[in-house]
Parts: sequence; structure tokens; C-alpha cells
Amino acid sequence: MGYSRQREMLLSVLKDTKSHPTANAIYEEMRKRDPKVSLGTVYRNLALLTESGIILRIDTEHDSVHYDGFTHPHYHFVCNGCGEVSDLSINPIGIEAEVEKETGGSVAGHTLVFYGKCKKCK
Amino acid sequence: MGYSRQREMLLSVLKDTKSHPTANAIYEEMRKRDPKVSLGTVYRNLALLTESGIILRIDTEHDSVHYDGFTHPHYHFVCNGCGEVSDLSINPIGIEAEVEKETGGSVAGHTLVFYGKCKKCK
DNA sequence: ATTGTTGCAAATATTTTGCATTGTG
DNA sequence: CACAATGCAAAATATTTGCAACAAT
Repeated sequence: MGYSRQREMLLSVLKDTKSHPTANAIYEEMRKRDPKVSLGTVYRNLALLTESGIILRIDTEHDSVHYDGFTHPHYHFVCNGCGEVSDLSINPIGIEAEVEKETGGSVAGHTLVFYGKCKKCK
Repeated sequence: MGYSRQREMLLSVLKDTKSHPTANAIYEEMRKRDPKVSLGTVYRNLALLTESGIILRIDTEHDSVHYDGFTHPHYHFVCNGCGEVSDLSINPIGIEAEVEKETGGSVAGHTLVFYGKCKKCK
């Protein structure tokens, strides 16, 4: 994976926000800086960066996939009202070894998502 | 939500398997019993049953949404190799109160998904 | 020069919806 | 009968991909 201006731009968009944007929201933001970027490029780079562990994808029960530029291990809270995705600072749980024992496989990571109503929507 | 033959069939398909099928897999299975069922009906019933908490939806980083007829609280393991989704019997974590304190909102539930390689794909 | 990446547009895949019809209470 | 649910097909959404042109090393 070499360098590319668009990939840099995508990363910078993602690092500059706490809003966990969707592919389309990232696309819209990138278009403000360069109206020529294409949605295909956004998806291709999101896939590349996710596979390399440089960014994180967040799958929720609501809309399409959200992305997170903050890779330090952490969890998420999703509001069932407004759909907002926010970071949590609770400590990572340490039960992967237990899961490996139960499954007989190997665990590479896990995602933990809490659902509910945020302060505003409660 | 009244009774319907198709909804019963869907539930029975889901109760009879541990495979956490996708909407389409459920549709195919139902077609074997009644070739007339439509995919729209499957999706409508999956939405209804999920909202009522009668079944569970599982969002993974791989393919489309999986469903689970087993509602007793539990977590999942997804194989990055074959895509198989399996149940875990580890104990539910009790940190929703902590999340409520941090967010100032209310928590209704959470999902915890482990990723890795299963015994076969390892 | 070679290889990776892009923009564009078309193709897939997934999910939702309108509507006339049928099933359930 | 009244209302809910269905089948079908079309629409809306989301994502992936082929390919010729362009950018990076």
C-alpha cells in the first residue's frame, strides 16, 4: 500500500472528527476539499485501512457502517434515538483467552457496542 | 402483531438451527416448505420479531445481517475465515451502569462479538 | 517504466416499500 | 367486516468492480 493524496485526505478527515462518520459522510467531507474524489475511492480506501488496522469499522443495528480513526482499544455507545455513535472510556474487558478456550480457535479482537438513549434523547 | 403462518414458519426455521442464518438463507429455507413465500415478508417479519425482542440480530464486519432465535443473553464468535457465527456461553458482563454514568443516557442492551479463526480455519 | 490508485459508470447486493389481494380474529 | 399480513415487483440504499487515465516511486 503506497501513498495517495486521497488516502491521506480520508485519514485526516477521520482524525479530525469524533463523529464516527459513514462512508457517505466521509465522501461528502472529502468533496468539500476536492470535488473530484469518487465514492469508489472512499470505499476502496476504507477497506484497505480497515484491513491494516489503521482505522476501525463500527457495525451497528441501525444505518450503514460507521468508521473511527481512533484505534486505541475502546468501545461504543449508539443512541437508538438520534443514531449518534460515541466513544466510551470504560476499560477493555479481558476475556479473549476464555473465548479461545471455549471455541478452540484463536481470537484476534472483539467489538462491544451498547445501545440505548443518549442524554439528549432520553 | 397477530398470528401468521409465515411468521410461525420463520420462527421455527430459526429455532431449529444454530447456524445464525442471514435473511436470504432463511428465505431459502422457508421456500423449501412453501415456494410462495416472498423475501419482503421475510424482511418484514425479521424487523417485527427483532423489535419485539423475540429474535436477535447480529451485525458483523463481514456479510449481511445474521439472525438468532435464541434470546437468552449471550455473545458471539465470528470466524474471519469461513464466516461462521457461533454462540458463546461466557457470562454476560455487567457494566451497563458504568456506561450510563459515563454517557448520562440510558442503556437498553449491548452486543459483544469476538473475531478470529475458528478451530477448523485456524 | 512499472505498479498502484483514481474517477467514472455500471453492476451487485441488500433492504424497503406501494399496492392489490388474501388471511385472521 | 375490519385490520393485519402477504406476494409481487419496483424502488431505494449500500457497496463492489471493470477499465482506461493518472499519479507515485
